[in-house]
Amino acid sequence: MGKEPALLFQRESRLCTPSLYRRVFESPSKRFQTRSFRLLCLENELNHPRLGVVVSKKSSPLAVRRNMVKRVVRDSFRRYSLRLGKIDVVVIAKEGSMKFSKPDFTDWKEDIKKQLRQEIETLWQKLMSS
RNA sequence: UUAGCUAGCCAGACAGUCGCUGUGCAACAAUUUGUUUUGUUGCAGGGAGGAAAGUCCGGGCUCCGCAGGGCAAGGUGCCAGGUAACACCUGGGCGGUAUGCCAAUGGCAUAUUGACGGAAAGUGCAACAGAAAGAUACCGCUGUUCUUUGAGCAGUAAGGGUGAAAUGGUGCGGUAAGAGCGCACCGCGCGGCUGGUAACAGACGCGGCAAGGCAAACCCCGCCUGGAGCAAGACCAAAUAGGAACUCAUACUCAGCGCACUAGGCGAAGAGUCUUGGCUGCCCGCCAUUGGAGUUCGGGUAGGUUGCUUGAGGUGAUCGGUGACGAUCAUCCUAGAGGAAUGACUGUCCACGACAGAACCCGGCUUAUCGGCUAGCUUUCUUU
Repeated sequence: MGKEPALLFQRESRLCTPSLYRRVFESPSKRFQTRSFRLLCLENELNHPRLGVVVSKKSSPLAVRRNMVKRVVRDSFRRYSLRLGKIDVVVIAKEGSMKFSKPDFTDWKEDIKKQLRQEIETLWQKLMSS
């Protein structure tokens, strides 16, 4: 199992400046969406993918929840980064992404995380198959 | 051992794998004349909170403004202390509430609570009820007039009734009936005295007592306050456009002049054209014009660096103080990101894990919060 190449997520794998985000927003080559996320992407001239995450205060007012969404997306991207190719990706959390009804059972937070992770993985699958 | 209150502490634990971000060390590579600097890899070690939150107060820090004073605006309001400062904290005073005790119309103790200056400067407000809410007679009581039941007039705030609130309270005297009308005690106001740093308290003397409440209604009085905030501010600075200085080169057309002459050559000056700028945005007109290339300089955008964590700092001891807190000594360094790190997965265990994520830094307040631990006090039951 431990023979995989290192799945890193360093500074060069992120969209760090507003201009890079604007580039993707203004002319995305592909769009996908699920219940909680919207995904825009555009080919870049590097030999690795780059990720940007947008989680607005509208999508969830608490900073803790926003951090949680970002971490899920980022970690999933890290696992898929070698398979994605030369592309800039922006993932936007939609407004209802955290509005799950609070269930009775105790580990409902874990459940939300699992659901978000499944959604983001289906997005990667769509992106690779297209 | 049961329940509660107050104060303080913790914020699932352990192991493994992968990942992110600072720090230290080492190696390698690039870079620099060089000290270095940058990158990669490895190892070690650090990496959210008690509220990080709300942004409600108070400061530090930064830039801008500022002779001094006043007005306005905002804040604040018993006294003293603590503090860098505060609306916070500590201690005290006074008032309210609750409980308990006692020698009981009261006093004392404990707990709790109060934006707690001014209502005889002015304005305003008070639903419903009630006669009347700021000036008043509904019932009643008393006197008197009229022809009697009754009505009018006058006096009266003791009684009834209404209300959150009705013009000091109780008793005795007094009176036509009443009323601080008079007296005693209590309350209130004034005066000096005593105690206290003061708020205030005490006893004494004087005054019959001023027409009630609300100032978190306006307001008056005292005191305080310059503005904006780390997206503050400082530094480096690509490309593009524009600015300034300097250097080199010196557009086109025209006719004439001088030199030279086989010449379409050379030189100086003039007129015009186009370019650019200014005169009002445009046109005309007028004025200026060296119009191409290069170098340097300054401002400055993207971007980068910094501010950025050693501080009114923590811990311990001793001393001072009723206490908040202070002084001295010793010791420790404990996140520093920035499209924003502190996470993911697996396993084991248990009480099955709440509220919630640093963003320049501190001191408070307020709000959210599953549980657990440790003291002190009160309390239930059991045992001796």
